[in-house]
Amino acid sequence: MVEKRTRLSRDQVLAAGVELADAVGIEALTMRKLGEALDVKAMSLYHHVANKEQLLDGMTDLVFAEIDLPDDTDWRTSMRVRAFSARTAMGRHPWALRLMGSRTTPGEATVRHHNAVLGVLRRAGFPLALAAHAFSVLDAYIYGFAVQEQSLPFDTEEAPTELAQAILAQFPTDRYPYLAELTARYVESHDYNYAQEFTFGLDLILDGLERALTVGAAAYTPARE
Amino acid sequence: MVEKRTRLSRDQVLAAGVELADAVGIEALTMRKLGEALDVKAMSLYHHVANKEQLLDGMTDLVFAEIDLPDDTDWRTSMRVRAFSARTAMGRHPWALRLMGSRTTPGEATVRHHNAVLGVLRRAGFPLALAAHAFSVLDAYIYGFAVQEQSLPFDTEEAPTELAQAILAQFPTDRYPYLAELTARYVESHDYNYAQEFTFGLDLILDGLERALTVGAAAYTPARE
DNA sequence: GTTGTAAACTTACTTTGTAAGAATGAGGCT
DNA sequence: AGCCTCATTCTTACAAAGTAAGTTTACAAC
Repeated sequence: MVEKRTRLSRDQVLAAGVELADAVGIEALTMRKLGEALDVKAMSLYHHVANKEQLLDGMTDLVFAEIDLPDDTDWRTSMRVRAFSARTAMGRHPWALRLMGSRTTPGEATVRHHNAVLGVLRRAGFPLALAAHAFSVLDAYIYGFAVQEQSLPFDTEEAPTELAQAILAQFPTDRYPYLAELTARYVESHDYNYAQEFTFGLDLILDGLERALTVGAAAYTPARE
Repeated sequence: MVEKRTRLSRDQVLAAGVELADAVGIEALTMRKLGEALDVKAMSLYHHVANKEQLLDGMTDLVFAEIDLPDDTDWRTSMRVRAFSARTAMGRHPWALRLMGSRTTPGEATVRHHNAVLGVLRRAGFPLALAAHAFSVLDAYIYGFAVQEQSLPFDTEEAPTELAQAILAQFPTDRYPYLAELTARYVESHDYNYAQEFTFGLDLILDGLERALTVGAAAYTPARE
């Protein structure tokens, strides 16, 4: 009659954490609720994670693991693919974004990912300093864009730009003419979409990097390299 | 003998919140501690802010107010100045960064700032769509960079790169050769610094925007404009 | 069986946000 | 002056959450 109780593993706990956070949001993810989801009391979780912090670290790393590692087609498309992949993963797990901002100890997937990105760049001929720069711009942009995308009320299926207007309406609209213009036009012509916005910035950055690589490779290469 | 009790105002509460968060970190900012700092019981704060959420919203907006508004010198230096100013403000209030990621209702300073940025771009001749794109890339980059800068252990006065190595050392170093190379070289040549990293990406983006503005202005301008 | 040990449970404490209502006190009205 | 009013502050209290400490359970090797 009693169901066979399968023992929990750390991986199961982390996976359930991701699932629960996806479902109810990260702020509603409590140890007790996670326990319930796993059919276990809250305190049992502490045999698999040291504390909630570590649980969140692990969950963050799981999300990182979802991002495609760049392969060795040319560096440009490789970076492009991983950028889109990262954006998709963030879209799947909105909470992960905010966690990444607060977490300081990267997990294994995170490290692996960073290493792979650097590898692609280095093998494509980026001098070390330029590779570091490229990594920095790209990551900052991808991350920053994803955060914006989620903070802003655009692009949601429900109430696409109405919310934006509601927010703006709180303030004397005529004092912020440029913002008003922007939102007005977007209400009017609904062809604005975030995917294309993302692409613009990404390609702009990739263009810049390409130029830096071909034109200025010498400049970025220290004498000894 | 009894000191004259000056009445609290919402502004005082927000300002004290910022100060306290700067001092002890955002996670240690509790209503009770904030009350103490203002020589008042926790519940008294609720006459000036509806709840803690709103307090954090207000604090975030205060930080935004610290960022210089762009003026109408040429758009490029204008954007550059505000980018550095934003980075500085974030540096002063590290917690604000993470808050911005979670807060969805922008305050007045935030709206004013966004409007001013758009204004500079529009007056400099950016077609609306391009202005929107420019705004998006720049903000994503500035924000994303600031987050990275604070998550990563580089650039801190104490233990500049040692922490980075400690983290990396958790994993089999030879499995992540490119990361190892990066950190190793930075230990060796200590001339790496984040300010210059920030500048690289920023100028790269500004270059790209300039090109888009001059070369491709026609392309971004819809027929009716 | 006996026993050792990892996993799960029970209980309980602390910290935090905040609801509800009582006390206080400053400014205006008569 | 005396009183009213109402914003501000305080008191008390509760519920939710993280987690410490110690106990129980159950499987596995002898």
